[in-house]
Amino acid sequence: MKIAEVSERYGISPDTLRFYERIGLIPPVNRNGGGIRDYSEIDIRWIEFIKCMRSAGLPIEVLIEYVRLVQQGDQTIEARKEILKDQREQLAARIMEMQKTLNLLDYKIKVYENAILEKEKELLSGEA
Amino acid sequence: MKIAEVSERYGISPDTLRFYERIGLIPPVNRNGGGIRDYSEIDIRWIEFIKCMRSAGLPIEVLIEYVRLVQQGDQTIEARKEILKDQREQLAARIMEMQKTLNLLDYKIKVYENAILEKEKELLSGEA
DNA sequence: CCTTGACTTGGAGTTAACTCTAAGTGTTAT
DNA sequence: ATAACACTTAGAGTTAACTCCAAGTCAAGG
Repeated sequence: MKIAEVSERYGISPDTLRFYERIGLIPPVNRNGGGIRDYSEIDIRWIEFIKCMRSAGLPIEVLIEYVRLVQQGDQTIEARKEILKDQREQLAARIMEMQKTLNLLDYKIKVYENAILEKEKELLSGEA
Repeated sequence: MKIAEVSERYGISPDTLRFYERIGLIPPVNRNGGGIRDYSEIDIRWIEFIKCMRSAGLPIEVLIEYVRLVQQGDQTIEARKEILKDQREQLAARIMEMQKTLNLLDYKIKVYENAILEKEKELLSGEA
């Protein structure tokens, strides 16, 4: 699969895909004769994984380290697990933060809705 | 309350507090004789609100607009409510994204734990 | 053969949100 | 009263994560 198709399918610009590869956020992609990237199934799965992790805000630095470890083979399994566990905890904390903010937003929206209703009532009684 | 105390209490650097005020993310803070900021109860509540919103990733631009509207008084209530509703929806979507990533992380961690157990079993049978 | 258009690289530019610096003023403790 | 320190401003610098650009290669259609 060529870069344009991958870009289209996952909503990641070709520039960003090349950037990800350049910095080691995804492993090197094979090229055809003319040096043009030909993404394999495995490459695609890497992109899906990275897209998911990035969408949740995991830092690129950490993911680069993870990818590096995967490429080193089985003796890095323990280290990889630790990275994921660490990131999992941080992510869970962020989600809780955001849930708190969501609740506050919901509360404030309700307050505004009541305020608007009040104003409409006043308007009506003023008209009477 | 002086800037150092506010900074300490909310874990926001004095630089950032001044920056927030400069760009209109919090309303102007009163000064004492020598031009030094003296944060009121209301200022403090703004800071708590902004801290909460920022911790969930709401963009500064949007919050500046919200603060601007609040300062214009009651005729902006409808517009303010719309901003909050809009941000609420975006936040809910981000939380769902992140929850999906959290699930994937949990799954992957479990896979790693099994892989490690397998390796230990092999080691044991190799020793026997 | 020549143009069009997708691709390549290395490197510069952009954006959001701080974070720091310089130069100066005001306050406080000895 | 003078040294040390907190504060002021305007503006420059930093960081993460892209995003764009220039210059060049290559395959395919007219």
